[in-house]
Amino acid sequence: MKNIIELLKENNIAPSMQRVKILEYLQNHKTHPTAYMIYQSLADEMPTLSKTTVYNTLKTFVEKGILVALTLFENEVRYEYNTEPHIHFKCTKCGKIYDLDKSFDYCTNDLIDGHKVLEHYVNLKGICKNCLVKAGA
Amino acid sequence: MKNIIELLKENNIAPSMQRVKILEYLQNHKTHPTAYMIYQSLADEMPTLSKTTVYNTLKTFVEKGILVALTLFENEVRYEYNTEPHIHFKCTKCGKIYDLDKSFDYCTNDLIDGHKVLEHYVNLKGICKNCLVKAGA
DNA sequence: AACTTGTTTGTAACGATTTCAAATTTGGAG
DNA sequence: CTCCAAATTTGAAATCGTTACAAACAAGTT
Ligand SMILES: [Mn+2]
Ligand SMILES: [Mn+2]
Ligand SMILES: [Zn+2]
Ligand SMILES: [Zn+2]
Repeated sequence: MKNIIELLKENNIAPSMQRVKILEYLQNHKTHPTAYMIYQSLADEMPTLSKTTVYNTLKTFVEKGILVALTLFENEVRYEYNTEPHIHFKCTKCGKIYDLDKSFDYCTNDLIDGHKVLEHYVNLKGICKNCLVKAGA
Repeated sequence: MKNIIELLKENNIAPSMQRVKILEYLQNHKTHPTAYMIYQSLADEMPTLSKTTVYNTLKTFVEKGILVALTLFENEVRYEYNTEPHIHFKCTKCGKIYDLDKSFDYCTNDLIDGHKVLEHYVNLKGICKNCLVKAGA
């Protein structure tokens, strides 16, 4: 768990209270939250927090590469702390989004049909192991 | 190119003018258009066409499995005629979306980490071959 | 013709996001 | 420390894609 204030300074972002809290939230909640989810979670301890600040801050973090923005399945952007490339699996029962290892081999091939592939987004859907157990019972 | 009126009747959808035109458009334009793009393209020859009709019609077609709805990279739903499963590549220069063959082998594996995988969405991003040529010149 | 049903339409509402300008906070220079 | 310019935050309004809704329309049945 990297020191948040240091991380912000390294990226030439002033470590304001709201920026620290937002990044801290992403570090502690690996749930791919939307901007609004983050806003709601922080609203209690920061009653004057503005939704705009959350959006602005997330945008800044993504521009600096601290976070990544994902368009997974629905029409809303989700954010996560920028880690190793990985793929996503969404359970259609419980809605939970899981991180999976990126271990498929066409991925190493960066030229397909003559197009230069720079980014891969692999999104899977199905029933997660927890829901499988419940259904089997 | 399947007869559109027959196709609609097979699916118990009355082949109204607007439904035929919308499906015809999707059959002739393999560009993964949004609802609004379809609306705009048809607005000339059907001046009274309503955006709502386009949305309703697309929804019906997706429900019947005639079309598939895709959330590719941005926050807008794109539609395409339902064909073989394939993956998508978006050029970040020209914005064009290409269809690519689905030929990666983890795809055959329907159980990952204990989760049952039912649907795969693979979206690639990069520079398409046309734009590569232009840039190289 | 009067009813029934399905279809289309336009407007209003919606949720996620952006724009904008005003208010606040901050970090230096003096 | 005080003052000020720059950065940051805020809330309201605007925008964008989409959906809800109810009225208007079309077509078929009695
Ligand atoms: Mn993830
Ligand atoms: Mn396609
Ligand atoms: Zn589940
Ligand atoms: Zn291109």
